[in-house]
Amino acid sequence: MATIYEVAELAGVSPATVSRVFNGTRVSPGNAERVREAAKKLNFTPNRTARTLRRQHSEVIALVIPDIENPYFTEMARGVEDVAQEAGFSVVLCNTDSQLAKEATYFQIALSESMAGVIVAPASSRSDLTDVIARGRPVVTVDRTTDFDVDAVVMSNRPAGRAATDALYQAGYRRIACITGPADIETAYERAQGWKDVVTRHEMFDDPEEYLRYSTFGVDGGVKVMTDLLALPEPPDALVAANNLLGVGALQVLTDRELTPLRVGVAVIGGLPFTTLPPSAVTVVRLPARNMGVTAARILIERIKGDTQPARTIVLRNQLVPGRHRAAT
Amino acid sequence: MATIYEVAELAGVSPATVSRVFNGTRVSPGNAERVREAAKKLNFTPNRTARTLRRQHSEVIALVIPDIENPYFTEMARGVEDVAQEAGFSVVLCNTDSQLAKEATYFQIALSESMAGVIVAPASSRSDLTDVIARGRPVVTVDRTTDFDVDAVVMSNRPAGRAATDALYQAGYRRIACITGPADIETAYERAQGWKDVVTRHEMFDDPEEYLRYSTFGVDGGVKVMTDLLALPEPPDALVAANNLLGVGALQVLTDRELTPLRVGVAVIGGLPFTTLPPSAVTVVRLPARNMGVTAARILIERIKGDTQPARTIVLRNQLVPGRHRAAT
DNA sequence: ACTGTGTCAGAAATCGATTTCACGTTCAAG
DNA sequence: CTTGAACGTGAAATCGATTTCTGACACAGT
Repeated sequence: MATIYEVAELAGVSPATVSRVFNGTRVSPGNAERVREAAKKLNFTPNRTARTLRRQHSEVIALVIPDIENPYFTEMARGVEDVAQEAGFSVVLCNTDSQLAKEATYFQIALSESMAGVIVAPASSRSDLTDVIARGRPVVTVDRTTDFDVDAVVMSNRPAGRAATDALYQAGYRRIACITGPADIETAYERAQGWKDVVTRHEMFDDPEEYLRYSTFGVDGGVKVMTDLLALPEPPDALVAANNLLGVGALQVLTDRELTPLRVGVAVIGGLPFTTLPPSAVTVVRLPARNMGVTAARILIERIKGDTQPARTIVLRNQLVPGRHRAAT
Repeated sequence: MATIYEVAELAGVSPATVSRVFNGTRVSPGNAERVREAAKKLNFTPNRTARTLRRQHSEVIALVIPDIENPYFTEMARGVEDVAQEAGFSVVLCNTDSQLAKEATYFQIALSESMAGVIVAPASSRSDLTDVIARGRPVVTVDRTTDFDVDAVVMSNRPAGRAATDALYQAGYRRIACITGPADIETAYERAQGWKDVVTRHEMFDDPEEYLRYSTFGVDGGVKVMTDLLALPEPPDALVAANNLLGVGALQVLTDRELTPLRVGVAVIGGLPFTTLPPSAVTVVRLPARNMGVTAARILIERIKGDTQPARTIVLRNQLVPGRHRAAT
């Protein structure tokens, strides 16, 4: 790849002028034209590494997520990407596997590569943004908040939990269980709280805790916990799954035992990815994942451009898509 | 972030020595110790941008894929990531949306960021690797081959098409249609050829072409084409879907009309992501996506380290998981 | 004691851009 | 005709590491 010096030589100007042509500063039309010609002839593209070193920040945004195989996060990634692309940034996807150590490593990489900013769905409430913030890099968290003073874009988790549970109650179910993720993950906890709000309001159980199960946010978790629930002396007649993968896992078990969608009502928070079920079979509280990415990216880019207003937390509205189930009673 | 100069100052040595400590060259134990101490005290991490500029290559691998929302590719990405991480590389995921222009842009970025190498699932047969190869960057293509002289890791596509079709034939189906992707995508074409091998061997149709449909490799495509097929005067009694998303789309239509899995047999090449169907409902030709990523990453890293043997194309074996369907006859 | 062989470490060049500074022109206002 | 503001340009410093070159020093062999 040609360097700025070779272009300068061919165009008969100084490297500084070449740089100015590519950065919008005023250059006489004649020179500008000659530089552009020379650049084209040499197939010149500015070396981003050198530019980054000098400028102290690149045109790359780090997007750090816990699980690249979860369609919820990839949908969000698409939102981030579209906005970033539009603004001239590229996006680097980093997968943490929900491990704090991996997450920390990616933060270090983002810093030492002088990336322009970071969007992160924190692996846990103990995620450490200290260094990134100290270095003055803009950060936006998505899906979950932290104790740090940064912008955040999150879902309305507790209302989502309530909406899902309410819908099942309206459909006539009276023993509604809940499967959620690890208790130290905000979304898991809040959605479960929403469920609890409704079941206690209706005094559904003597001991609600028995019908609330914490697990991992994965298909395996859904399978295991659904199996447990069905083994209870009084199994539930309906279920709220706190995320998409738990929903898939639970439905796999129910389908396997031919209990769904008729016998056991299911509501999923976040939608069923690539489902082949008819939309009427399951109640879905749709979470606007793409929009979350779009919003986060817009905020981040504003910050990169110098916006210094106080950090905000934006809560996105969810949307109820009720199934057409009806309890057997 | 502290620089190498500050560390040098604090440790009472030259920057060169600090660099040597972090790069394995021999340094007297005393100095090494003092440098390490100073580095820790200043919370020093080497600036990768500067290192990359000097070394002319970074420790980042670009992984360029057509669709980040397709679980087939994210599964592969996990394979790449695990191997890369192990070897000290980080992975940058780039989404091309199957657009040659976006793909070309990402190649340019990879070059101008001096990335160590590129793994790409080419957007089409017209993908242009010229620049990347000219710059001497190692490239491995996955899923699809190209006319360029680079390593490739692909699935056994035509055999997969045959296996899927054969399984349906064995189950008693006699009018087996095929939905595949765009004709200029190798995997789409080859899998369809596999289907054609079998249906012509059994002289299944007067005009096989009528039961072979090209579409996009997405859920939408599957829905549309399946609908068309069912509207034929003589609709098929079974279907081969050439990839996971087409399979999902087709099954959505079939489920909606209550035609599956009993009335119309379905075989999917690549597996149904997050399915809630019982495994017996559908025949699956499992493609080892993760293994493809692992293999590609291993080869790429060997190349980065200097391996210069002639380019190879590695074909991965697939695995048939037959459903327990049986034609009505 | 002298030479030769290593080992260790610092000075300085280097990677390829951006940006500051200073200088020369041009042109309009007074 | 002078003053000065605005503009265009090149030289050189800069970003933060790596690496080459060179010199200092120690030690072993003769």
